[in-house]
Amino acid sequence: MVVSRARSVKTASSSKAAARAEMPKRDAILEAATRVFLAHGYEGASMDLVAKESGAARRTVYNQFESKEALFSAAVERVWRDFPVVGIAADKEALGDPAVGLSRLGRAVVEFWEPPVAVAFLRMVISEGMRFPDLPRNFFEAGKAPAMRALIDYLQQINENGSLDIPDAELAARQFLGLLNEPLLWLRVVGVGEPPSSAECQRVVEEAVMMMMARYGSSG
Amino acid sequence: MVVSRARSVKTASSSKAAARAEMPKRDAILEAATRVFLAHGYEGASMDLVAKESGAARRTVYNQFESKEALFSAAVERVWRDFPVVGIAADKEALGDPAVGLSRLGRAVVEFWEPPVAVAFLRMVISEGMRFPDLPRNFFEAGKAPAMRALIDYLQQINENGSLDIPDAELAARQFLGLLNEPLLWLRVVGVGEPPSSAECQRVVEEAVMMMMARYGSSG
DNA sequence: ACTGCACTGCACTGTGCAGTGTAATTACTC
DNA sequence: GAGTAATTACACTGCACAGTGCAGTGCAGT
Repeated sequence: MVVSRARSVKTASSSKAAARAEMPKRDAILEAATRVFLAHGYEGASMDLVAKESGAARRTVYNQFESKEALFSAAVERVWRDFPVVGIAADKEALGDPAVGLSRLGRAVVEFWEPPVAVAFLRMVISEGMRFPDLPRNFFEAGKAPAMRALIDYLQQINENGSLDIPDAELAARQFLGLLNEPLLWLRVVGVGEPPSSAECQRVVEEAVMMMMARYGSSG
Repeated sequence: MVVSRARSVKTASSSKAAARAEMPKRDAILEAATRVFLAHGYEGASMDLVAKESGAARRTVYNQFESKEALFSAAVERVWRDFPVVGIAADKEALGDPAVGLSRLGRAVVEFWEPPVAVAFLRMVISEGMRFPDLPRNFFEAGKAPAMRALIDYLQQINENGSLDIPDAELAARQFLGLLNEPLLWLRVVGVGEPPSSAECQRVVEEAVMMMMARYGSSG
């Protein structure tokens, strides 16, 4: 997992290089590698193709990254870094009306998975999970757990202020995610059906919220 | 997709061979191939390993299956053939009490995905979906669609006899599946967390049914 | 004994790919 | 313009693996 940063040695020691920590070749290689790995998987991707796609010589790829595995790790790390964080502040309005808060959280989750690159990345996490156990672990710790945490926290607050009656916030959170992900995410991951329209997304979120309200609403 | 069946020629023309359509080597190869492909994926699996695992000579593998791709197709076909079909007859009791019918359907779905080989197979459908578009298509047509159809049919019957008020049976079916699959299936597919206990499964099914009853129950 | 057939073991071809060594070329800095 | 470091093109090694050809073996049925 140690990544060689050939140029950083120079940029660190050079006088004016501090201003330009660009490393354009390195970035181009990483960008191309991300594309190629997401499209073909680890085995299916060849260093030759990465070089061609990045416009760099094959040797340069190896000068920047000591192995295919290191390149893969670096590319994955970059994707993680660029991933948005699902985090929603629960303001007064959201705490007052669970339907508002849940809609907001639901839309955030849906928007998180909306970009095709997110789905492709999840597919790669599943595909390469055996070869790189870090992938599922990081996916869980950096991707899933925070979103779950935010959702559970919100549901507990809602429960404590009496807006809803939620005995098991963790279960409720998973249920809510299930209502959203089954139609909007997993079908795309498996690769059947067309990507959902925004109207469809909205509908699914609304219906999921209605489901939560019906099940946990104390007004029933 | 044409599979060579070297021995079937003989068994068809031979006199007493009709009694023994065993083809033990072929079956052993298919069994081993299934195991190897599920464990390593298409690229990661080598014909050498399949031969070794099956106890057959490498040449025999090629005598039975004309290529790696043909072997893969045959192995996948065999898995499809052995898959149980999620189909539940809606009897009087189930039609009279939606909670009973939904519990039954839910348990059937959960049991369908319970065996690790089912999860491994779904993982392979996702992994190799690009290389073999038949996989997701067949998964959808032979695996998902029938289950959805059975669920939708049941929900429509329940709706028509007034037990529940379900305006959109397809949406409701996907919601129900989402409530079940998110905690019980997808976590295992991604490869995080331990397989759920049977108590957990039961709990998830019960809670999913409660959710459906709360949302679509006309008694509310 | 003879024949047909599946099976085996082995050597072999061809290919694609990871990774390396090197000399020439380019780009940047002073 | 000189010096330095990155970059490039190219040749090369080593390896794993798909697929083939072939000589030989064991085992029916005749």
